[in-house]
Amino acid sequence: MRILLVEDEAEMAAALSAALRKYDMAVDRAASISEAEELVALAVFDAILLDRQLPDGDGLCLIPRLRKRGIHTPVIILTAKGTLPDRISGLDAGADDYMAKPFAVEELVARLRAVLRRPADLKPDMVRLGRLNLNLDHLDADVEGRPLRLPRRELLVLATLMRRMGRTVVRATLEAAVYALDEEIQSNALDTHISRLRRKLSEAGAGVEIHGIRGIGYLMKGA
Amino acid sequence: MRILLVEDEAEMAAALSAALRKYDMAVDRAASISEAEELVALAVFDAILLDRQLPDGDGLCLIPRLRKRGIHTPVIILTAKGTLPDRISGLDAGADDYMAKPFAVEELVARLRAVLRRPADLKPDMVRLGRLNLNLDHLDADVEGRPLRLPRRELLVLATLMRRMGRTVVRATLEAAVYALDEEIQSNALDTHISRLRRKLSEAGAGVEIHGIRGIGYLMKGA
DNA sequence: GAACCCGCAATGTAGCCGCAATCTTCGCCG
DNA sequence: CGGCGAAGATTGCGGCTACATTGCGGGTTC
Repeated sequence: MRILLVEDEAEMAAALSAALRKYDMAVDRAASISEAEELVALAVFDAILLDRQLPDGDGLCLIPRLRKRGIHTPVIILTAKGTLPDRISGLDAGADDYMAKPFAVEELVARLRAVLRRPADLKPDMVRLGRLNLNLDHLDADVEGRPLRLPRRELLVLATLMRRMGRTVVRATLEAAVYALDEEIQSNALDTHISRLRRKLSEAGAGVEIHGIRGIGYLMKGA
Repeated sequence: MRILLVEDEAEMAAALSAALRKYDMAVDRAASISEAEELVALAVFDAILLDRQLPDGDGLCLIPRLRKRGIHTPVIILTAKGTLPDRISGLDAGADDYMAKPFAVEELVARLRAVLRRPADLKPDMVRLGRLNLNLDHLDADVEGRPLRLPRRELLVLATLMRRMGRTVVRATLEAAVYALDEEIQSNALDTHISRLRRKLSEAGAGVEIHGIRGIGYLMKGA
């Protein structure tokens, strides 16, 4: 889950960033509207958290500009004002949800999940392939009921592959799922994760295969 | 168990808050209807205690407004008037229960539990793992009948782990289960609780294990 | 006032994970 | 069909970080 946090206050941004990372989200930060526009051009985000008070104007202005560029990433407004007219103007501008500061992070996470679930409301939290079960929400995996212990990054890679099982996942998508922009990756770290995943899945008798597709990415399917 | 108390009288609110906390409930307070609406937007509560006499109107007005927003949190009305027409109007408005002041806190707690049990009446109150029994309702534990005395926070951690036994519980979920909105945590307090829990469970011969899963959270299972 | 929670900090430790070196596989082109 | 280059697979190593544990002290409760 990759999140863009648009917030000018450094302290607030840092705290929120850290909290969201605990929920295994990759968070990138923009301190202004213009910076946000640049970042949106650089990467695909799953959701945008948008403060209204920004140095170069009301955060709401960002929304129509994104929509004009054909970017329909869901937006959740964050603001100190929680009055009713404020809420309405936010939602009118095209935001998907609204949160007044101060708020509980878990509530924000719940709304994020709700917003992300919206387009395909039917998608289940549990997915199964071969003898492998994975709970995308709580991030735990088991093989026929026997829990499978996996480190964090491998689990994130696995979840991304499972979400699109049977279809190829481009390499960049996998990297994006695991790493935020500011975390640099200058080696074959992803290949390493894939390799270790393959070994563990095989040892656990999961009955799944991860195929490498040269020059493109990976594909996961039952054995 | 997270409770929202809507009550404008400070003294009453403080007393009730303190009393409920003794029953291991995390209580947040709102002094008016509008404040309550904000708080409900901020966090997910398990139940709402609602006074009728509030500075910005009759507390009953809050209920339909919540329901319209798709929030079905159970509501218990608290009021000085206990006449029959009053009760009827309260329940008509969508409240789940009704208490006339003055009341015994024990009775309020009992009604809270009843209301909370309602939606999923089948879920078991007792869970067992290894030689450890835990009553999720009254939050007390025993090992083969011999009562196991545990401090409050450790019990909350234990209960959260037991609810999802055999599956991983993410760290942030545990923190949310133990701490209310206004309580902050800026150290490894959770780790401390886990550590002390492990020791006590082991000394009591509970026959259970709490596995730490690096970067994710914890998992509890039989030894 | 004694007991006990409970948050904090210091310390030790395990294991994740990034890196790089090496080996293998695949595609391309003559 | 054979060789070459590039991408991928695998594995050991080491730094770093999250977690485990424990003592201490302030605060609260009985």
